Amino acid sequence: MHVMRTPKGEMKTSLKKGAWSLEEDRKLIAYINRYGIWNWSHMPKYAGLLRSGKSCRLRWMNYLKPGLKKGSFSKEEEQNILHFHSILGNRWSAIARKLPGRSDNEIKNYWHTTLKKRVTNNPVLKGSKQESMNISQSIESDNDEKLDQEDVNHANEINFSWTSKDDNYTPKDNQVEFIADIGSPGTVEDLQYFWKELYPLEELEERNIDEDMFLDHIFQDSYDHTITPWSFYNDEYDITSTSI
DNA sequence: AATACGATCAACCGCAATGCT
DNA sequence: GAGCATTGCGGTTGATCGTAT
Repeated sequence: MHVMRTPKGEMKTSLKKGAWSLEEDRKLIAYINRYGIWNWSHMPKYAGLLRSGKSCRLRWMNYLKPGLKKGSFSKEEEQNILHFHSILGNRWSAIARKLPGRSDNEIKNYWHTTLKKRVTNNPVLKGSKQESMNISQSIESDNDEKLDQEDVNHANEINFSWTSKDDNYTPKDNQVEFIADIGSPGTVEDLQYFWKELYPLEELEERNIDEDMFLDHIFQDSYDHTITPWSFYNDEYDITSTSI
């Protein structure tokens, strides 16, 4: 479990690490769907996740974000990665911006597992890479400016382009629709509604109480501002006591 | 059938950049 | 400008799975 004792015997939560469960994905998607991305560091507790903001961000960016492609890279994508890598080097995020629907992590993995060997074993590709590296310096600053603008466009796209009908959307259990980036933690009333919608009372009662989130409630007093579905049903949560 | 090995990929970690007070 | 919080990035790790022995 993610409950520990300090040397003084006080109860303390530790953040969860490792693979994300379907339940956690569902919470993250539902929360961002409703409130948008307003602050990665603070958002996990409002979303009922025992994760670091970093972990949430990574999960969202690399796996849950609307519009992400999954599955094998096409020939064209491969060519693009090789091409842009020859110009940009290991600047994975910059390369990712050139390949819509692919995350930097995915491209980086694909490079290390597949493409790197191909380039190393192919003198022609190797040579063209060297040549490209030489000219890359001169165009780099220009590229950066363009990429910055693309960042803005990309962000705008994400917020408004996706619906649950997207073929590439992976998690099957999340029948939520991405509306827009609202960008706020929500009011107490909002959050109460959010939780009650996400976990209808009947469903909540049927659930196994052992689940991480719900167990936390047992130690509620030991935690600082831990939020659970229960706290909303019992009107325990006071948002004014939490600093953002 | 058991296990050793390599490939894959999700996730972590540390650090740098940026923003805010 | 200092100090702190937050975000973003790239290198790396480790769990898992398929294949070979």
